[in-house]
Amino acid sequence: MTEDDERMVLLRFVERFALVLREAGMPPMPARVLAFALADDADRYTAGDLARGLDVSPAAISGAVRMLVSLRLLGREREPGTRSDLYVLDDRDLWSRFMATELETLQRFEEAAASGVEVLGTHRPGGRRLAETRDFLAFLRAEMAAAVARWPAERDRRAAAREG
Amino acid sequence: MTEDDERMVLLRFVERFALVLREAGMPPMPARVLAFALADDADRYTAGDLARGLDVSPAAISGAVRMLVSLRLLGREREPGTRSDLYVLDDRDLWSRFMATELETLQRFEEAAASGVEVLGTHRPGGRRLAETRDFLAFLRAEMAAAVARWPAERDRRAAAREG
DNA sequence: CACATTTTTCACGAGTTCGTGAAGTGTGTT
DNA sequence: AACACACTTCACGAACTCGTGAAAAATGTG
Repeated sequence: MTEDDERMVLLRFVERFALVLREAGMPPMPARVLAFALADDADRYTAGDLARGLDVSPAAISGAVRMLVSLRLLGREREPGTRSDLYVLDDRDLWSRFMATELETLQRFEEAAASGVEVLGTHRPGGRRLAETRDFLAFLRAEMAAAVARWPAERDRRAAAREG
Repeated sequence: MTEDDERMVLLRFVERFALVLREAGMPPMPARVLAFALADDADRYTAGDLARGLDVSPAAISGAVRMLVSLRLLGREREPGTRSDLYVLDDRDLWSRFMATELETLQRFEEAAASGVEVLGTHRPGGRRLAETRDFLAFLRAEMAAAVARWPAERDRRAAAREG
């Protein structure tokens, strides 16, 4: 397989994975950058690396990395004596952090339901439905947070099992 | 509080809740319809009820309920001898069903990661990252499915605790 | 069968989002 | 100081989404 073929395979995967991220609410370019940083072999990229790797304009990268850094999905570093930031995908707890933002969404749901219960009261069917919604969301959020917290240990346990 | 004030309170809540649904990826009108059906006191609505209740055109309702029915968040019923479908929010397991669609999204993530592992192989850093992504997603999906399945019993347990 | 009522389909206009190219900014090099 | 390089900001055009009004379809009623 030639160099170009491999690149094509990678970029096809990037688009496929980015599509799922987009369906989950992430804008296209941040989704591509994240997928690329995840699947390509380097562990540090300059903005230029990303632009060339994805074959898009540097301007598009600029906005995308800003969002990803603000979501803590990418880290920004600077090697002394160089003039470019380096973007690092800290893969160790990447998905735990990704889920942290999902959990915030869930919390906003919960708060919205709770505020509805307040203004509508629980003595009416609508209010009662909202109260149950709120309770379910609170339950689910606690369960998900617990599961996410459990993962690192679970992963290590599995790795150990494979070794032994 | 007058009739109109109450309506205003309801509609304000609908917009607030719908906003969170939209941020989670649902289009505006389905989000509004779902929020309205949840918070208003009726448990069955014709398309016309929804249009008047939300003060939007019937055309907008048409598309919205089709999506909600296809997501199984609304049921469609027909009273014999009437000429309108009735839309029913089956509140008993509404959020479990909602989460079922979220779990499908998670599964698509997982499949995308798995396909990446296949084409890139695990002998390279990118492929290894994808493999771990896939494992995490599989773990999380299993945990979430278990939590959702646990909820009905948990809810009943809580209700019983409040009684006794 | 003509009619009334309700819902659906369709085309449009308003508004938004996206990525680009071009210009601007900042920083280190000569 | 002038320059080279890398990134960021900005304005634009293309594409898409949303909800409406009007017309059409479906479905009972007189």
